Amino acid sequence: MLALMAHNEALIDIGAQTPAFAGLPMPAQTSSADAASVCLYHARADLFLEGDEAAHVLEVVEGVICAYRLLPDGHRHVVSFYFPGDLIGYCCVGIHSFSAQALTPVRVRRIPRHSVDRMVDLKPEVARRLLKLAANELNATRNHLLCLASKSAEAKMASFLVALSRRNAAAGEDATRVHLPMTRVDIGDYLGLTIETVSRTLSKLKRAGIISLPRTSVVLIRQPQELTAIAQS
Amino acid sequence: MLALMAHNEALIDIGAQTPAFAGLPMPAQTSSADAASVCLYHARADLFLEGDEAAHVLEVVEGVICAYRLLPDGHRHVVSFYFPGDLIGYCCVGIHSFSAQALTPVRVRRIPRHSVDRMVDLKPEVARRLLKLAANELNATRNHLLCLASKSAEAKMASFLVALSRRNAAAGEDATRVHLPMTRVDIGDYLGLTIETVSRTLSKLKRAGIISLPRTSVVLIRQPQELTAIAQS
DNA sequence: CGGGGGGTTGAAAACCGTCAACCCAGGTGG
DNA sequence: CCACCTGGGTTGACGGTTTTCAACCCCCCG
Repeated sequence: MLALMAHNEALIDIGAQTPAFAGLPMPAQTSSADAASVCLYHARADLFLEGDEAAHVLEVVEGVICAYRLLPDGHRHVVSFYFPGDLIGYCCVGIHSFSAQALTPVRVRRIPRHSVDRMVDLKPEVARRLLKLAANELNATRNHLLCLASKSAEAKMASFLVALSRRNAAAGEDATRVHLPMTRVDIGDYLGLTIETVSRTLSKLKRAGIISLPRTSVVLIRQPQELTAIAQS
Repeated sequence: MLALMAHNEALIDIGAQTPAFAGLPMPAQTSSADAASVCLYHARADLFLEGDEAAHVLEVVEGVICAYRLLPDGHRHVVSFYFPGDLIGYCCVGIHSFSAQALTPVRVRRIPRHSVDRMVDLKPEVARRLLKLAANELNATRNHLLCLASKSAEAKMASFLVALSRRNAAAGEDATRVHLPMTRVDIGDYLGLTIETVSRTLSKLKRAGIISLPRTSVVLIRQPQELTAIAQS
């Protein structure tokens, strides 16, 4: 997912991160506190809540995670979805700025924050890589913003499906078969729409022959070009 | 603008950055290419365009800057406004991901990017500070996103005014008197509204006695508590 | 068999965008 | 000095899109 690609398209990026620590030397693990441990969570379990101390950076090994915030008026906003290979919480100041919930059974690697901090101190290349990751996430968030700011419900939904499709392609999977591990509520809270509008829009795309819905959690993209055209407002 | 403050309020942050390099040792300036120079721009001048090589990091010394992106369909989206003390372009990969335009006469300090990179390599504390800045900007962007995702036009407008008011307060200025250096178009493109809606919403707040508009570019906040209440949707 | 969560569909209303007219201030030129 | 022009801003009427409220479906599970 090159910067050039995302550049003038105004499309969402989902799970566009490059592996963060792959190929980088880990610090000598002298104390047991430095060891990264793998944890399991079942579907709908909370990994952490907004306001919790961010003592660990999480790397998604398997499953899908939903990051969200609750607003004072009771509304919920989904910040992003994290897929295998994505890094969570590496750029935050002390405490988590959102809650995280497993959408499927999930395995995550928990890397102690102080261990990351030490790597930043010792290895400038780690610092640069994290800065680049932050820049990428900032860009992805801006694209998301852009998408919500001035697109119709249909364009938002199409953007979302295209983003998932591209993530599939980048992961070497089938780009035409998109799995939706999240509910309509999650999608709505991510796109700033109600569940009714999400449902209606999917039905509309289906009636138009652009997608088909063999199950509620599976989307088959029948006309990719049409879909990307709609996504661009 | 503490993280705790912005935490559960769902309000926009504008110009919330802490001074980036203040108090930090600059690298020995051996070559003239390392020297940071101060540049002047007149109102409505472009500082750089989306896609330009990001050879410099800019620090706003005086004036207000508008960062925006143009979409393929002709729409314009304002990413953010930068005020004195803010840093521009420190987290981007090679090229600028948005255009920047002066809204008022502007003075900026241009810091060569390689100079920043070198500081990152030499001083881990600079790296950490930049990471923290990136985290702050990411947070601000997420708050902006949140604001656009699920708020009414009135709530968006109120949020915007509250953000500017708070920036004033943080800068030691009058929190009840907000100056709008940007046009209605700029505000609309920032909030995802049309100029008509921006204008109508301001008029509505004025009729309700919550603000007054001595000039088109000046807003007096008469009922701050009402305004923040509206801002929270 | 009954219950419940998630999803779909319909009708009415609210909100915002579009189109259009108009106002106002500042700058220019006759 | 005034007339004109232009860019930015305001206001009104109308229409489209999305939300809201409601009923209903479907499938899984107890």
